[in-house]
Amino acid sequence: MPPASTSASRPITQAEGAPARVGRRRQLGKRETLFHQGDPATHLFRIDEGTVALEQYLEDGRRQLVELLLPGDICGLSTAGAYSATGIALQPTRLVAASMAELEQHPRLGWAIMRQLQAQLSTSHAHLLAVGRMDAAGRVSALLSRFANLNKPAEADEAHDGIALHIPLTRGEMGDYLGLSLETVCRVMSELERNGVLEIGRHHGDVIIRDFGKLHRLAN
Amino acid sequence: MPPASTSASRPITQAEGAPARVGRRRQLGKRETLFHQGDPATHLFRIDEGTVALEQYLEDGRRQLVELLLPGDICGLSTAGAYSATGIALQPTRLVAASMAELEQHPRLGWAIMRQLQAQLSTSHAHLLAVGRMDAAGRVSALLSRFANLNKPAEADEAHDGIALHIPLTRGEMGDYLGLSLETVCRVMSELERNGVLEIGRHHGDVIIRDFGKLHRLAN
DNA sequence: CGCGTTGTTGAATCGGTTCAAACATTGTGG
DNA sequence: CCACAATGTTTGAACCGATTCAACAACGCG
Repeated sequence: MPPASTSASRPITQAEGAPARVGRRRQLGKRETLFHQGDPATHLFRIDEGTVALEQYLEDGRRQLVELLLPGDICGLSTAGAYSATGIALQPTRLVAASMAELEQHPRLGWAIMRQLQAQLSTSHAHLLAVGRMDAAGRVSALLSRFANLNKPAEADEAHDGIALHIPLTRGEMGDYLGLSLETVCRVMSELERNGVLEIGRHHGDVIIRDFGKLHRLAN
Repeated sequence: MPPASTSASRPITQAEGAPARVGRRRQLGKRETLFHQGDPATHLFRIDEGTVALEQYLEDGRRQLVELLLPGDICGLSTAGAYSATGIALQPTRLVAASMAELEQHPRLGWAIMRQLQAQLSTSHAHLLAVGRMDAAGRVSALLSRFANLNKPAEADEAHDGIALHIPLTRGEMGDYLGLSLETVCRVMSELERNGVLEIGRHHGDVIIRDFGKLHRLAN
């Protein structure tokens, strides 16, 4: 009994030629939990707007942000019956939720979702390279670079105004994503500001990238 | 924790009900390259036996083993047109290769491959947790634990004989997988031997796990 | 059997963590 | 709407785990 949503909502994936309208729209507020690690895994989600973090914990409370999901990314599927991480919206987020049973009625969707997962696995590899082999400045720069690429304005504007970002992670969350302490993230951000790479706004999360070239170089 | 993937089947994936025989079998020798980072991505591969490492490099030559592929695991698909990492067989390896065009003729396969990718993404998450938040002993233990789980004998035998492993990675490769220097891997292995957790055989790669409980505890 | 590769161990150094003490921003209830 | 509490940020100083550099030992392939 899936109530066909007749709105302009995009299906769980934009499979060309088969405009299947699958899934139910949902909205999450800031820091709202989508699912908890260990909960029975029932749905697959696709982010339409916003950011979701997947977190895992060690017994002693240490945390790792295991994936940062941006619009277009999917999550929720689990091989075992339970979610292997906790999903939390880092900012107000729109997404689509669909059950596997529902999805499997659209056979061509499998390939599209597979390709998306492949892309996310690639992103995960790049992130592992950063965490495993780059120093603190490199890791922070890699994260900022990723957000900067989302908001990149025309080249002309970039030169004058820089790239204005809103990073929806606290320093602690950045650290837990990058395998660093929050203090180290702070120090690196301050250092980048001193070097003219960026400017830290007064409001939490606001950053202006002043020298994207240098940032990008640090991230490699 | 994703399930130990153990499939000895012929087709690229064990799609139930559709015994499609897709793909061409291949054999690789020790340290043979399957594909290079940057090569045009034409095929998807599934490991049947052996081990393949996916490697990425930084300009200055630093290396990260970004994924360790065991039997049942797949690789090779790329969102962009090129492989994003280099695939190298760490030991003699059997696998199946199939082109995407070939695969897409079997619609139900999409879902099976998607599920497998999801399992590998979960493994990747667990590994990121290790590299991001565990100390050297924890990371090495996590890696050994993973191999130990593949070769686990009956409980009775384990108690007497321990678990005999062959780790197909050099110390340097272990380090590049775990984000450690090869010297640190050495020191941790020696320390684990001194503590009675394992025994290092005289032949390269041979290890006997003597106290799996302690090893497992270190890996958490 | 011999030489290149891989593994082991020590000592000095360094990047990042931890602990601690302010300060700023945000969110809430009166 | 203001005041205050809670949360997030910044910086300093001491410490520590891992890296680096170096020397040597053990494998293992031809």
